Amino acid sequence: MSDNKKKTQFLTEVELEFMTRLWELGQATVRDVQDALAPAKKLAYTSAATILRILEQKGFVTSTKLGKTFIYQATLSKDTYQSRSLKNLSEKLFDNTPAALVARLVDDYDLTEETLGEIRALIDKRLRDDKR
Amino acid sequence: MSDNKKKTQFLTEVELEFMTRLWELGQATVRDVQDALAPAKKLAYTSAATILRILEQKGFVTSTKLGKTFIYQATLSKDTYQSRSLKNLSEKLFDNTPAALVARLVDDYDLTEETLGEIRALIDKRLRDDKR
DNA sequence: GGAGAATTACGAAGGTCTTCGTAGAAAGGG
DNA sequence: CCCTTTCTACGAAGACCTTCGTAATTCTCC
Repeated sequence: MSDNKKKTQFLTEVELEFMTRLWELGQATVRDVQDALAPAKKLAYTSAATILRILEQKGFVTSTKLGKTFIYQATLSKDTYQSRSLKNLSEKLFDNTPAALVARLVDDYDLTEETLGEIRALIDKRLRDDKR
Repeated sequence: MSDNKKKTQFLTEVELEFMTRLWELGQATVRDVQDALAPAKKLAYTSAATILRILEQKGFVTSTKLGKTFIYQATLSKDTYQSRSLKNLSEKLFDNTPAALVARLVDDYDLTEETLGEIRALIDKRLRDDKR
């Protein structure tokens, strides 16, 4: 009688859009989230409510009732989901070799010297910290 | 009368598995690909054939007939797909800020000093090249 | 040339995703 | 108290995904 749900690790397209809004808003009602959707991604109010209900079923958000209205909040943090996604991409597409991932990134993007400098500073900091 | 197909930019789970095999094999028959699948991902022969047919419909591979057998080859390169995926991840989850993506990466992974060094070398090379 | 093996073509079944409408409950102001 | 507005719950429709079986085709080689 165990909970045999194999949890979905990842968000679908629309779910990600909603989580992004929730991450920005912190707490939000269905109405808040619907209003915050980019014009190109507007959905009917009931669609928005459905997505949030599904997100709650899947454990990505929780809700508390205030009056007759639910207030939603993300349980999955953006940082955590960034990590999870990067890890997945690295595994599935870069032979689990983060350096290869960065290589592709710096090759593809027309990164400004400034951005490159930032990245370099990150690496240096990490190298210094590790030394300790 | 234009070709109104809105092409799917991205591979599904199973499609990615198959493309990965094709990228490794170069050219391959249904049988080859099926044999190359990881044990945990084995599929019936006809399932493998179906996936390859779908990949061809979607334009990710081409086939040529040799005798009675199709030989498949990727048209989408792994490099291209890596770029596309990274770009998508950066847009959707890192506010289009590649430096933030790298920051998360170096924070999450227990990168060895060696790996960090490799990455740093990549950045330095790019910085030097850009200077020219 | 016909039996047997391998291959391709197709469709069905079951699952998930996305979107929305309808129905009913809750709230609150006149 | 009841009308209107706002909200939740639910189910349906259509799309796509995944997997496979069956049927038809092709090849081989005795």
